[in-house]
Amino acid sequence: MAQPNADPSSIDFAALNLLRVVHELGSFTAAAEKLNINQSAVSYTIAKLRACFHDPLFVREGGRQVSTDRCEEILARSLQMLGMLDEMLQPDAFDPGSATQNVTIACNYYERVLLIPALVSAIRREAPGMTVKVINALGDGHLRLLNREADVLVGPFARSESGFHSRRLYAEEYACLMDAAHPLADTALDIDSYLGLNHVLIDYGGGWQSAYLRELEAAGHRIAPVVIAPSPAGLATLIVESDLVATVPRRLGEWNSDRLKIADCPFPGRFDVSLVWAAHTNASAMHRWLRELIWRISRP
Amino acid sequence: MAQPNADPSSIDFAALNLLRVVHELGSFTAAAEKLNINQSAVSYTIAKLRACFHDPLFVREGGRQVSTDRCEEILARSLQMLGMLDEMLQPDAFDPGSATQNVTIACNYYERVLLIPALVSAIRREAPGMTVKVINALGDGHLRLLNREADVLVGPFARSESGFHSRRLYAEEYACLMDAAHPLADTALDIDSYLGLNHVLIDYGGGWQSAYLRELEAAGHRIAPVVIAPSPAGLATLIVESDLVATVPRRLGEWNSDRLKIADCPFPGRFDVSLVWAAHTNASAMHRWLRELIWRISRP
DNA sequence: GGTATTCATCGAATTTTTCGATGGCAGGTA
DNA sequence: TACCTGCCATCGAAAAATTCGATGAATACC
Repeated sequence: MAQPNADPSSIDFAALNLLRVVHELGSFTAAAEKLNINQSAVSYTIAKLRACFHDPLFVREGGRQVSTDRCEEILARSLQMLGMLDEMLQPDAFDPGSATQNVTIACNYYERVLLIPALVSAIRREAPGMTVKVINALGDGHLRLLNREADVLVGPFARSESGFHSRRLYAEEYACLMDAAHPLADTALDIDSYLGLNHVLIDYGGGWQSAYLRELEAAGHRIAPVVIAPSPAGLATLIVESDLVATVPRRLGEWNSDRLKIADCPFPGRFDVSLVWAAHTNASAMHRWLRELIWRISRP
Repeated sequence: MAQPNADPSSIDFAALNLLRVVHELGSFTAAAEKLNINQSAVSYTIAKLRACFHDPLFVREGGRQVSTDRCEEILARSLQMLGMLDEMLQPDAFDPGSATQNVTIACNYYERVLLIPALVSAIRREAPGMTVKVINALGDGHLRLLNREADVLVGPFARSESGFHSRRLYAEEYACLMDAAHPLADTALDIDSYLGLNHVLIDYGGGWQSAYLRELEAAGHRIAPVVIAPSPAGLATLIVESDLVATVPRRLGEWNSDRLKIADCPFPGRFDVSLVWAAHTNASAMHRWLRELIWRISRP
């Protein structure tokens, strides 16, 4: 049977609770019954605590086990600790209605225009106390996640490394945006006529290359842009009443389509828009809620 | 090998410390080395914590184990708890110089006169911040100890019931106190001359009977007191220049012996003056100090 | 004085934890 | 690409800790 382990770090919460019950009942036997264990198990654990704290903790005085002063001190802290354990065990609850946290979303122009407005509105409706921050994902959105600068990343980012999870929101492709009066506005664009257009090229910089360009270059072609812009902002104004053509994600084109026309692109550069998050936020209730919300608002 | 125990109360402080070390080092293997245990033991304990908290706690992100938000919360409380454990383990230290506690001593007239002055002076010298309270022990000093009304009991109380400890301070006996001019002041008192004296009887009440009286009555005698007093206070004034004789503990007589004479009593009713304390104070540093102090000042 | 409780202790049984070895996975390197 | 290498999960066996039921000693209660 051997002596109980006198190493204090081997004390567990069951032992602290046992101390509490023995103190409450003033009896080892009664405590054993209450805890549904054998009386000798109570003796064993008390012996262990006695060895750890170098104090008898309980002494018999007229039929009752009475606690020493030291025991009272230890018990006071034990009660605190048992309370803290209960708090720790509390499942990670998240109540949108009362939450006041901040969420940070990393994304780029496309998502800011097409997803963020609906997302912000949904967050404000479901969680009025929360604040939203949007930061540029650029090409290194994954780093933002790792550095905890962002809670989620939305965009055309395939899940690559480990340490991340992702969920595909929807498929997207590139299409050609041009003035409704453009000569080729109502024809089907073949490769040659496409390549010969007066292109507006969106170059986000930072080494990012749009999928349709990769597809086009992989097929051995090249386009000579007439205008290069750093983002699609103001693109509609640029194209309207001109002979310029921009190749942009289809939904972005549709968003601009008041006086413009959208045509299929021979190099559609299909890609997935995904929601990406760091593994360390995977189990968090708030993050699960946020991801579900993003999924919902991204449904067509 | 079986699954780890998912009962939260089986979590011990070693597990919380392991959590701390893993968090600090970002690696199970490194934590195992630091803690001088096998890596699989670390995995085992982390698996247990994961099961208890229903959270992965650590996820691999780019070669490093990164903590989840939940893990951070749990860790924060764990650190607090580890701190509290350290406090609890602190041996029950007592520093007289800085102590500000109160000590309560239960005793009766005899000890208040013969021991308390020296004790109070010793306490004031060694522990200037402490306060002393003296309460009457009467006949039920043991109850005062059990009720925590007194820290120690000093007096002619044999250790009787369990739940108490005691230490014999010294032996005492009764002697006869009379005026130095009393006719029998210089003769040896035999039983008959003793019984025929004009006795002053101290009757403390409460059923307490002095040892010499028990001895005398056990021998089939009886005395007819001339004066009955409830305590020896003022006894000297009463006896001086009178033919009265009081039978009192010898040291009490000596304390009064300015103009009085002490004679051996044929019924010395020897008894021990003891220090008695409740078992629940046995291990307390303050109480040990107090008891040692009382022992010292009671040396002749 | 006898009887019933209560806690400590014993040996055996059980459970938990640790160990050493192995396998899968991801990262870094040739 | 393909191979190492380091890291964690898992396995079976071994060790350690805990629990059990029984018994003994001390004490409270008749």
